Amino acid sequence: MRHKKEITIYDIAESLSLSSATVSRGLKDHPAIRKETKKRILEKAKEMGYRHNHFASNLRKNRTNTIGVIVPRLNSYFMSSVISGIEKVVNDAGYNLVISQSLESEKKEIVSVKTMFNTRVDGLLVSLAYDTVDDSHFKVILDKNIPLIFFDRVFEHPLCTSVVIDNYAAGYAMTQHLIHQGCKRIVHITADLKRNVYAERLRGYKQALADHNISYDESLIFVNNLGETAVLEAIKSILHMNPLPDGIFSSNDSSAVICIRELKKAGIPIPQQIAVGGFNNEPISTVIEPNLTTIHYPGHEMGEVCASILIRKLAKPENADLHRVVLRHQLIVRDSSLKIQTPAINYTQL
Amino acid sequence: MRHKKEITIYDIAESLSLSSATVSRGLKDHPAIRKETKKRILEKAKEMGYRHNHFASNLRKNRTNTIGVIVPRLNSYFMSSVISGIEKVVNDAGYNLVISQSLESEKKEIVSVKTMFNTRVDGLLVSLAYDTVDDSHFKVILDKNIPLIFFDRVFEHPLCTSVVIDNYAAGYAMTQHLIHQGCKRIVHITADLKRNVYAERLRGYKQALADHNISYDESLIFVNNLGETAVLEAIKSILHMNPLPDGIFSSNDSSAVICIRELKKAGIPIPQQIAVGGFNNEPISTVIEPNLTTIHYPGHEMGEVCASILIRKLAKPENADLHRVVLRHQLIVRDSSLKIQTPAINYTQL
DNA sequence: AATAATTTTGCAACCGATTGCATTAAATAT
DNA sequence: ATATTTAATGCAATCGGTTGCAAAATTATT
Repeated sequence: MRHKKEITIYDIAESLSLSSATVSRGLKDHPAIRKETKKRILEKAKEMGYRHNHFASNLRKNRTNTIGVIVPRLNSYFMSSVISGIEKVVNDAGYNLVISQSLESEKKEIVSVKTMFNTRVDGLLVSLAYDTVDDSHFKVILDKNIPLIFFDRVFEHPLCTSVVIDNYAAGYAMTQHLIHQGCKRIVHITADLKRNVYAERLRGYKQALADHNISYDESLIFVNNLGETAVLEAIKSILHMNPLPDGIFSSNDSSAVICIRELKKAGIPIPQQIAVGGFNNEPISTVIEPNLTTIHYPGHEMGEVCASILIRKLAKPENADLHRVVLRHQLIVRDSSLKIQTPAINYTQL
Repeated sequence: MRHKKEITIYDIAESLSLSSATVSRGLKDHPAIRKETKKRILEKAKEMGYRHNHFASNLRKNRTNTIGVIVPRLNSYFMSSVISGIEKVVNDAGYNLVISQSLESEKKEIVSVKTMFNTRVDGLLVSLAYDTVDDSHFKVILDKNIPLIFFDRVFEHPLCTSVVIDNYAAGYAMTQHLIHQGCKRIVHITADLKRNVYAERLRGYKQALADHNISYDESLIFVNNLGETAVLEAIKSILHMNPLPDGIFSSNDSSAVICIRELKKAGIPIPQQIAVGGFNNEPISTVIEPNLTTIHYPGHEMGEVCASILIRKLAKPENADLHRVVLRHQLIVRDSSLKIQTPAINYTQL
């Protein structure tokens, strides 16, 4: 036998000579139950080892108390932080969390959405895969009026809230910073421009160049998946450039770190010859030498905000429906880009 | 209205003039249903937009098809890998995953277990928090005969399978390696010895010393939470030692990396004066300079193995009940510990 | 004391899929 | 053609909590 017999409200009802309805109400503090009766019910429930059956309850209420999250990958510091933020809020509100990875593939994302749909999640939080082309697979979700919130990598959809940072401004800030450091030929390594985060950063990059009278050179833009292999290839091309670029703005920290490593390997001093900037402020950025200039990305907050908005909406569907929430980012200047001012004590320089 | 009307097997049954029982069976490929009928059911289901109601099904079957995972934290590469491995297996087997973080606190772990219990997970995978003292909070799980598998940080419990690496051997290997490099005063930084992983590594460390006629010096052992603050403190003490140690074996990579950073900051050449070894083979270990010698930890596999064992057990409770599975680890020697042989091309040396 | 108002509690019909057993239809044997 | 197997399908109870409405119990009002 797998399980011992479960205690149900009927058992409690019987042993107190009450009806199951009363027990059901007593258990969840319904106002129509006498205080004294409630207490008896609660005590008996504990005594008998009763535990609530979500399935019966969900079946009846037609709600699952479950929130779905679909992310490209779990294995980045950023994503872990987001999840951790979501988990906190969601747990406190008594919801369960179901997490699924799209592994950067639209195909798997479609399957995940379908699974979440069949799981009947009450709400869905999504950060898009690289190659997701359209939003048709979310139609089933929206058709059923299930709240859908995008974060970080978002679709602009009239019915969905999106939680982002201002990637345009961040891209601008990083580029401007590099320009201020004297860079004139800035390589930008980034990922699929279908994704807002990359497209926006590129737009910021372009605008910063324009504002400083530097002409945009498409051959300085590398679009790939930011994985190790791809970045190594990009670096190979870069090393063949003549003249070499004097700055690199890479769209995440791990790729920027690979750049630094490879450039150093090739004997190029960082930042003196090439200044490097990353994105996300992952822990790795303070390990690489020189420490990496980057954009701080508030992952934990992003998770908390997403989850809070969703839960507010679930609690009261008529709650103000935010269309777009923009969190604050921050340029963090470290040695990898400091061509001009050298910090007083700088042990990281070679 | 939150949801449009859901299609049920009754709707399908009615529109095909069949009984709900037949539809139910047809939908899941029951052998007693004629092929032709099955096809009609499947087609009609698709046409009407039917989706399976897990809650009704779970309620009836008294199973949740959900597996719970409780881990100390999500935000390490190792844990992400484990989760990713679990997710893969579990999804393929048609189970859902519910993840919860204990945040290294027994208190929160107890709550998580209770939640999982009430969620009625079919099985539970757990890696223990630092400060968990006893296993009494798992009693409810075991009493209900719910399979419980520990991984990485485990309890030895007669009713539970544990999936681990041989931490004793790994600790021994690392220590021996350092000794072979000429180290005689090896600091060991580790975490709560209530946890097998740390206790075992320490045991390996001690044995390696003994086998090489080096006496064990308790003042070289630092036990803390391996967080940044704690490691900085440890390093401060270490720098005051006289004589300095000539090796450090730290129980994870991120703490080892902090050590290297701080020691370099203090002007101590790594590995020449102090050789350093870490644990886990996180990506960060190839970013720090010099690259970190470490123990490879098969996170993804560990996740897959845990999940497979659990699912096998759920499928057939009488399936051989493994008590303990030990995965292969591997010492990965990199520059941070190489006092003797210097690799031919070594761009990472200062 | 009788009636009205209010507070508590119970009745019973859900929610939707599952499954043991009975029944009917089809296939095979006599 | 009739009896016997076998294959398909249906009946109806069940899982456990929820909730609108009715009924009973209690308290307040006249």
